[in-house]
Amino acid sequence: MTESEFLAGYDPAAYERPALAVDLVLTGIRHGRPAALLMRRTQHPQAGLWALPGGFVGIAETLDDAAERVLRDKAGIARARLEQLYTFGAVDRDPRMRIVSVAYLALLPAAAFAEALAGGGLTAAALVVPWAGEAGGSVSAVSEEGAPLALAFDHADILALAVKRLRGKLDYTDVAFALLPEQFTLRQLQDVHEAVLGAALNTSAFRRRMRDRGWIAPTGARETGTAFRPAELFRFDRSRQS
Amino acid sequence: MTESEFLAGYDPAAYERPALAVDLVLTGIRHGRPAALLMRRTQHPQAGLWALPGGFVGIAETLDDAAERVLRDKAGIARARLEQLYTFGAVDRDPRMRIVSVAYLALLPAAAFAEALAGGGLTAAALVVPWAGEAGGSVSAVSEEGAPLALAFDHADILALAVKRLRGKLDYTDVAFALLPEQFTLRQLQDVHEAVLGAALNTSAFRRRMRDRGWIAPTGARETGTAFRPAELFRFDRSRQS
DNA sequence: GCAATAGTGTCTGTCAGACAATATAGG
DNA sequence: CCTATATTGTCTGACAGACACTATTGC
Repeated sequence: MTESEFLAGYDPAAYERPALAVDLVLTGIRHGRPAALLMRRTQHPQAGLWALPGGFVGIAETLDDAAERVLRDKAGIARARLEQLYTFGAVDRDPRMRIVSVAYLALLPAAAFAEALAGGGLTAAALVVPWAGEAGGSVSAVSEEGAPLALAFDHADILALAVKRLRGKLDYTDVAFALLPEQFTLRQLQDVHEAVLGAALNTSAFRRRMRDRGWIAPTGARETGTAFRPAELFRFDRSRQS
Repeated sequence: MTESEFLAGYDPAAYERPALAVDLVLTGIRHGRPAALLMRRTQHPQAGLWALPGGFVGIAETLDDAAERVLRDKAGIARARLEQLYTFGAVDRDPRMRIVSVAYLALLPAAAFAEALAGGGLTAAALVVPWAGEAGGSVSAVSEEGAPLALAFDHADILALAVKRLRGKLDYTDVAFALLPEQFTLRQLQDVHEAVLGAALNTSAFRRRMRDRGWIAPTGARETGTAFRPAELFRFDRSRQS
């Protein structure tokens, strides 16, 4: 039997399969805190609760493509840095049926975050992270007016992991730059780091570290419209990233 | 319509679904190098090539449970530290049909690795990692006799990611201890680190760092049967892990 | 005592935190 | 000049690499 003969006789429907979905944690920094965009569920199950934008994976669609499609169709965002986070496979995580979900982290600069929010359909949720000494622990979502948002399914776990991953990768990858506009000041970069870490950083040490690392290049331009000394504008220098 | 009425009318079979599998990277240290256990494929597709042990995820089985089942049934290992690695979802990664695979990293102490190998059915593959300056890059598998082993599907990518993850987590998590027996000497611990990193480490600095971290506790016992000064035996102190 | 490896002490360079000092915009 | 923030300089402590030195076992 050749390989193609074997394949012709193969029955792909022999066993019952879990459904496969992607869920997106659309992350940005709002008011000095990490935030995510959530949808209010209007349909059963768990109508009224808040959920991550998600969708099923098509039979001829890669996971990354499915995540991009959800980004486009449900959040109206054309492009963003997407990164696979973890795959959640508890048997009863969705009451409809067995759904295994591949969670993605999407990193949005403030402008893209605000634009998606203005498009309607999505609500900004500040992520409240109890400082459980680095461990990550649980995360709760709070509306911009301060009201707690009850999360659907296991989406609280997904958010908790997203924050943990963001923290872990902040210092040795370029994630912070994906949360900033093309040009930014060192103060803005430090603000992003501080928001994600939930802690203040030493300014001179931070500046020194960032400049020595060689990932940022001065643009020569400066901020405008400040009532004080304007800061120098930098851009992320992708060419020197490891 | 109540939630239970909604669920009763829900059709779970509306769309065609990808199949879902788990693949295990059974990792250990052999002859001072990172190694993995592979199976030779006897059936189409890709008969004759070398593959990671894997299996489909049951409809009422969590991903972790599926990984444990494969560990037990295909490798004959009762327990090991298992950790989800990444989910691979290229559309054409398997010629039989659309299969999305959740890759797991299993960490085996030398004795468990050797025992699984002695059980037959599995072959030890040394993982040859071109030192592409930290980036990870591609990994090739070589038999213990030095013959290259051609890998099936996208399993070379999975192995490459496994090595990269192992390197990344080596210094700030307890992965190294999962590759060692219950009691070990500091030299053995350093050997594991050096094998994974593929580089020599400074002995006194390594010892100092490991002891200062507080993750290891002296057992009071010492090695026996050496022709030279016997080293002190330590054990991993889980209670002081962050 | 010899060989071989375990284990320690100490010098040095690198780097982060602390904090004082200087620079520069608008008013 | 004043205020507010940007930006730099410098002291100091923590820590890793280098390497010489001491300890302990079997033979």
